[in-house]
Amino acid sequence: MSNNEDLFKKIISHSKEYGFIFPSSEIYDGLSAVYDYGQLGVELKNNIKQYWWKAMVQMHENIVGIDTAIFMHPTVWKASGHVDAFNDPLIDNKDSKKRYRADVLIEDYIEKIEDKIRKEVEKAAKRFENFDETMFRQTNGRVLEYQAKIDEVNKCFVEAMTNNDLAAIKTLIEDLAIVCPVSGSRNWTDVRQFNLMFATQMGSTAEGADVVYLRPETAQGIFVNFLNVQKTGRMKVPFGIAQIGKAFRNEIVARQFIFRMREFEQMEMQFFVRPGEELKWFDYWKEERIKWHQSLGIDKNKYRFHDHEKLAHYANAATDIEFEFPFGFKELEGIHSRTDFDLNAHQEFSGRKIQYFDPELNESYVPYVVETSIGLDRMFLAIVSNSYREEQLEDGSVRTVMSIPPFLAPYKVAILPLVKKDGMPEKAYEILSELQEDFNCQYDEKDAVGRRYRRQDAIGTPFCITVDNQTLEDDTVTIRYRDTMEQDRILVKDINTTIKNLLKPCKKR
RNA sequence: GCGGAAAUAGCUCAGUUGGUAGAGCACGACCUUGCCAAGGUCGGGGUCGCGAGUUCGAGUCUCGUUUUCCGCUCCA
Repeated sequence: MSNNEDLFKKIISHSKEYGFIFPSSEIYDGLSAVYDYGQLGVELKNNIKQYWWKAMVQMHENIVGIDTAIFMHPTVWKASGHVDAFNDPLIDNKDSKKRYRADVLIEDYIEKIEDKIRKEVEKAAKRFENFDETMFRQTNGRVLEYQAKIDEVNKCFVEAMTNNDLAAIKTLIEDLAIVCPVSGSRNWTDVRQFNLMFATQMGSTAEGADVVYLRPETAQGIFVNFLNVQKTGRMKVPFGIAQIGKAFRNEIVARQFIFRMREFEQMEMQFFVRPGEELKWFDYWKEERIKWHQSLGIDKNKYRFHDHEKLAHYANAATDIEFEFPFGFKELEGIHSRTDFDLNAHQEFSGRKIQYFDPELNESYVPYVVETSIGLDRMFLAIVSNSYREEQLEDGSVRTVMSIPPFLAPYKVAILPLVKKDGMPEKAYEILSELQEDFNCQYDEKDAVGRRYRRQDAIGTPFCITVDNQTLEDDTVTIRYRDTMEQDRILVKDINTTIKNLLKPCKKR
């Protein structure tokens, strides 16, 4: 494990050293779990996006893409369930290290007192023949005492909850001497509000401002545009809508480099199908997505499916594609059969009919949805951590190389004059300006050529073109391959097609 | 959030019982060499994560804090 820890640290440090990833606002000590993509990182990231988009949108005539806003109407998040599910005040017991919903602790406490009242009532009912419960509740001293306590607690509780006064909730828990059911101790942390969603205000004046959220997932932008796209694009079920975009989650613990960030990017596709056919399509997309991953040429054993046994309330089938990161197998992509939950919810909350008229069945229905959702940053980390290698060479030296799949590499080719004289730089520049049309290129004439090769290895450039004396005589260059370090001599006029052929991804089928 | 570890130049690190910051690599210029990284000369770059405290004096000791990694916790 410490080996992997070591590897992970090296990857993080390599990412920074060569300009893939920087901590955000680093000169101000950084911002927790927020990162910037550097000059190489942005190239790799863009290439991943492009490769995904091509596979999902361009290669499927029944899938189209959109790009929706990060801000959405607040009701969207009520409909989706995000507002309710992530607004709880939480408290930890320091001894048992268990976390509880603070409001539930108090409700449980009230419940206990109510139990006591019930018991009193039961006892009394047995004792008296003509028992009048209402009368009893109003006159029995002990019951009145309990009821007063409940009323008092309730008053404080409701007031604290309405004012969102977390300190008051904590005080209440302390005053009531509520203990942790596990440890039995009263050693509590402060009450904290864990809301998954970042909230901000829209509108420039404080009074007139409305709370809006930064979207915690991109999927809702697709759902609310279902009719727009379906009608204007004349889409017929089954069809899909794809989107790449930022999402924001106020994670309690955000860690492991770019694996879990507070601001992250998703690549999602929602596939709308006939009710009853969703599980067939779920299997289809499971298959299709794993093929996409395997087309990157990464070791198959680094991937596995993890089927969900406990399903979210909206899903009737769900699986994760997990990848073996240096810190173990972790979720990389989710494939979920979301049923008609989302479209139904939006239909209900918006009061608009969100249905599809199926001409073949001659009926209207709310389509079912199969979702594929992959974390772009996680995909980036998967590729980087899988590519990073320290090779022991025959001469005993160590070579650091990033074996990024060539078609995703930030730079495709480096043009290197063997020496900085005899017209070689000029010839190299000539070739560079030719290749720049088609590929992201680097030019380097500093230091010994061997060292320049190694520099390109370290940033994952798959090909180096070297201009030497022979080039000036017969218009040939050497092409050097990153992964094997071997070289071929090819004609200058063939460079372009040679590289293009070498940049094709592994065949999907 | 709790516990552990760490933070000195872009990177990897050294820095003695407290005495005003160093190396290698990287970077820039020039010279030299020329097909798998470490030739020469010169040069730029650090308020030692930040803030207090102790001290005549703090990179070094104490406390706090921030960030990162690990374990737990959490995780639609």
